[in-house]
Amino acid sequence: MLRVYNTLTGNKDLFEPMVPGKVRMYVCGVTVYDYCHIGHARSALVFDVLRRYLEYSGLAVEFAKNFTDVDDKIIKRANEQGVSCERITTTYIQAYYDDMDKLGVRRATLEPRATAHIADIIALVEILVAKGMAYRVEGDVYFQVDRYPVYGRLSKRKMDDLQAGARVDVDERKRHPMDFALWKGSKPGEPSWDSPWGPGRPGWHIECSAMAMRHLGETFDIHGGGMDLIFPHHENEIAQSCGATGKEFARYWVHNGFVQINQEKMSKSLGNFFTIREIFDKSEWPDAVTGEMLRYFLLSTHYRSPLDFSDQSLAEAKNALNGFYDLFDRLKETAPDRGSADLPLRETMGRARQAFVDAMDDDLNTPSAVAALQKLRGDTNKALDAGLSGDTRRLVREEFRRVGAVLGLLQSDDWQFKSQPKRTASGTSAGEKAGLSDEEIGAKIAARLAAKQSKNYKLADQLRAELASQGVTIEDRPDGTSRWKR
RNA sequence: GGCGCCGUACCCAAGUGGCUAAGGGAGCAGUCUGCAAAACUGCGAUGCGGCGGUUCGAACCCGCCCGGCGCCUCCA
Repeated sequence: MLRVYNTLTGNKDLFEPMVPGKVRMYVCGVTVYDYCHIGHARSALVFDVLRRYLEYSGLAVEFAKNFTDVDDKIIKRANEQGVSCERITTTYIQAYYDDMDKLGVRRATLEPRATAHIADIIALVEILVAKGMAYRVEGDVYFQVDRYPVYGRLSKRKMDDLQAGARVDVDERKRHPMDFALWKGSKPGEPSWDSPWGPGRPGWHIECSAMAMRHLGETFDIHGGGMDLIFPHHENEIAQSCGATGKEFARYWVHNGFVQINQEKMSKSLGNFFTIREIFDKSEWPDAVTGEMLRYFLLSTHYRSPLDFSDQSLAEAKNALNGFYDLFDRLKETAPDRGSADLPLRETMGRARQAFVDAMDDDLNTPSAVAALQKLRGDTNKALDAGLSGDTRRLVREEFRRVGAVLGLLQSDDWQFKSQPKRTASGTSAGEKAGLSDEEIGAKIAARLAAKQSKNYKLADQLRAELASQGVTIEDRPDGTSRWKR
């Protein structure tokens, strides 16, 4: 049984969906005004894996992830570039999909956009106004936090503490410094919709409440996002949603930790961020390989811990993955009908799967889950040395594929070993590697084999060196033939 | 000022009261190999930031200290 850390309770709670067999989850997506960075990748990946694991556990998952497509930053960006807001949001939604596809992040089952839910938003604000929990100031509508007595229960903050930290430029028209905008009257030139309070646009927090309720119901199971959303975003969502319905909003609140650069938070304001596409562009490996490297890297730390990004950590992920794909190559070799390690390995597979499930059940402990796969890799290599039948080889490869699918790893049939490295802009090491075709490599290997058979090791080594200079590595089999990889 | 997090070997990273402190990467040595590569075997923290305390027993609980970080403002 899965236990997840619930920010609301501060505990690892046993996860039990409201409706047996069915999970409804909502994750705060991105504001589409710029390219996504690795932090967005981490968040998307964490919830992608949560979703995959819930499905693996036999649950049907209804997964909503929104696009915030009306917002101050979008308006600002549109004005800077002299284009419409639609132009900006369309561009970056597409960029988001491109990036997420490369990372292997599956699409959510629902991807609502704020601008498509204005009526829901207005209806929700009207309820809050009618209940006396919101008030109008000119064209704006504010949520009145002191009308929601348990405000602060998610972030464990007291109203008094919050006052002390309130910003200098508090809007004097607000009744309480922490009151927040539900509806903003729009200035000329800004996107606007008609409302009972005049032309305007939604505040940031209200859209998530309205869309989550529209698609998942007033109460649903899981609500997720980055740690930084706990306050004020999710706190405000709770206040306005629970305020409006009188019911609990989300039951489990799940938050992922940050990606850091040199122990520091990565963020736009600090300017120390890497975009996802920048990482792919810089990589010397094909996109599929780079994507898996990134996934492995991002999952090798527990989702709530800070994670330091560096070229070295990516390279380590690559090396770790090479080990799996080396094994898969070995498993593809022709094999006898029976092997002495067949039965023991099948038992080992069962234990490995249990270890994997136990790790994932413990608040999505992906590092421990990956360790279980690594353990199985070692055991399988040993079994291979001892003797493994073709059937068992296929079986264990399928096991890696099935369990790896939960993490979105180990699915490839031609790792970088057999695909052409792409040329980098600089045309250096990786560019040179791209030289030889499979046929040319095959010819050189055949020539080397002939040289070996005639004990002309000098020529054989020369041919191997030529291949090596093109980035091709040879592995000789016991029977004298060779396999190769780039 | 308020709330909270982190500090485990060269690097990454699990473990949070009780057998020999997972796993990976890198390194070194060995087996195999014509030599390599891959694989396998072995080595690698008497120790878990420091000092005290609780306990039969602590990396795990408590206190203090040192170091680093986050939120309180848009932010995954």
